[in-house]
Amino acid sequence: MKSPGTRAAYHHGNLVEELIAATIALIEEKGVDAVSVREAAKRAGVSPAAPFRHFANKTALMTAVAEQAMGRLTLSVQQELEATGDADPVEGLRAIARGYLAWALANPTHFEVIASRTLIDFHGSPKLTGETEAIRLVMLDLIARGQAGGRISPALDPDALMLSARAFIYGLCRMWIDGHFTEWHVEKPAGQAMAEAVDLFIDMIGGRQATGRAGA
Amino acid sequence: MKSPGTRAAYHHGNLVEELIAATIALIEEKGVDAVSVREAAKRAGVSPAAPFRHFANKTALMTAVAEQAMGRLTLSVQQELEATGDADPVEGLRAIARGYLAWALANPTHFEVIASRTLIDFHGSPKLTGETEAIRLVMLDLIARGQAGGRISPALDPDALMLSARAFIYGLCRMWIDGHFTEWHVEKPAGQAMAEAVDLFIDMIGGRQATGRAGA
DNA sequence: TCTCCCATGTAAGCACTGATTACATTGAAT
DNA sequence: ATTCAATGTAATCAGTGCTTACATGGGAGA
Repeated sequence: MKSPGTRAAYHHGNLVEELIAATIALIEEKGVDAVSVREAAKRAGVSPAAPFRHFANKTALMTAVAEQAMGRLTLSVQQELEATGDADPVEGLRAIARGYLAWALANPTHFEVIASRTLIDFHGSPKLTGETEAIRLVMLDLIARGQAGGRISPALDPDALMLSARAFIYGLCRMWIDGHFTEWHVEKPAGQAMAEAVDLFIDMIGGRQATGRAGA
Repeated sequence: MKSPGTRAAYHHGNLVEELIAATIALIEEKGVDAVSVREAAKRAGVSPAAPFRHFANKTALMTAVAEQAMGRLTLSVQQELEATGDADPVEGLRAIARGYLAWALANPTHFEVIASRTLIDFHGSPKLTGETEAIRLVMLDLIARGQAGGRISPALDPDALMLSARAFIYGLCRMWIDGHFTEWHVEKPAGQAMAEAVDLFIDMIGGRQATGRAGA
């Protein structure tokens, strides 16, 4: 990257990526709200004003972080989706839900950044809107194939079903990052409870009323 | 309270309530993130340090706002619930979902405050945790009665069903306040789409696969 | 009625934030 | 070698949450 061992150059070289990395580290350590561009700049060994050469404002920096995180989220979903094959559309929906939930549970702070509409400029990022839309289209296709194959009742309106599924999984993830499970009073751990809820929801879509596959 | 008509006394009288009112007005005008205790103090005609005599910190002030809002939310839910009677437990669940959603749509910023876990100290407020738990118990009771009366399949695990319902409605509301409907590309308005999603979800719980009652 | 106390207000200021402006430094194209 | 645009710094601004020391005055006890 730059001459090693000697002093750092006046021009940093790849400040952009280093700032993103520093911000991510900052998020992991002290939480999303504790992020400041000054601190990120300090960690990158640069003046407080330097970041503003590369990011118009704090929101732009956080949006860059969100874009990187979104890449990993969609990857998680795709991997889960490919692992199940495309034999049964309902199982495809289940795979998406699981991949999405699993990533959110494993990366709560990053999910918080992606889901936020105050920290980032979601609609100003083609990557964020594009990948969100892509998942939406995959789900819509699965629903259509499920109804064509008799696996999902054709009486269910695809758009309403789509919205229900999105709201359900998004709500589950947000309940988690919003701390709705901190005093979880049920016996089983929150993660398992969520997994069971996902299976119940998918089973309801598939017409079944609770099969035995709720655990893992 | 104090001599009317003349100048305000050195001691304000009811600063607490006036600060809460000022904060609410501030939220309505400029949004949740634009709230500052200095501005609230200025609107109450008081020094920037005065609020800290009554609220330990900004979080405490916002929590007080949240408690007031929560009172109105539960009221909305209860009214919707009483309006339907308790003949059909599934319709009771539908009423709760509608009351909850309607209030959130009508008071997005207040809902944002309640749902937040960074602006307020949710778990430190008996009122907030208590009223949330109360709604949870009402729903649990409705589910139990629904299963006892054959209205809801007994094969569905009550806890998983409960969590699914909560996640679903919470997700719907959060999608709204998080701005996931700003570029709503479907023909029908977002409010109607959400109402239809609610009906679809409740109908799935009730065993039916989409009746004709989706429109209001 | 007088006194004193303490709840409630103010003034001043600390440490921090996001952001801007003017200036300094540099690597690369001409 | 010169020039110049990109990229860094220094200094500074207005605003934030919050704290400390001091001012005020309403109400209880004498």
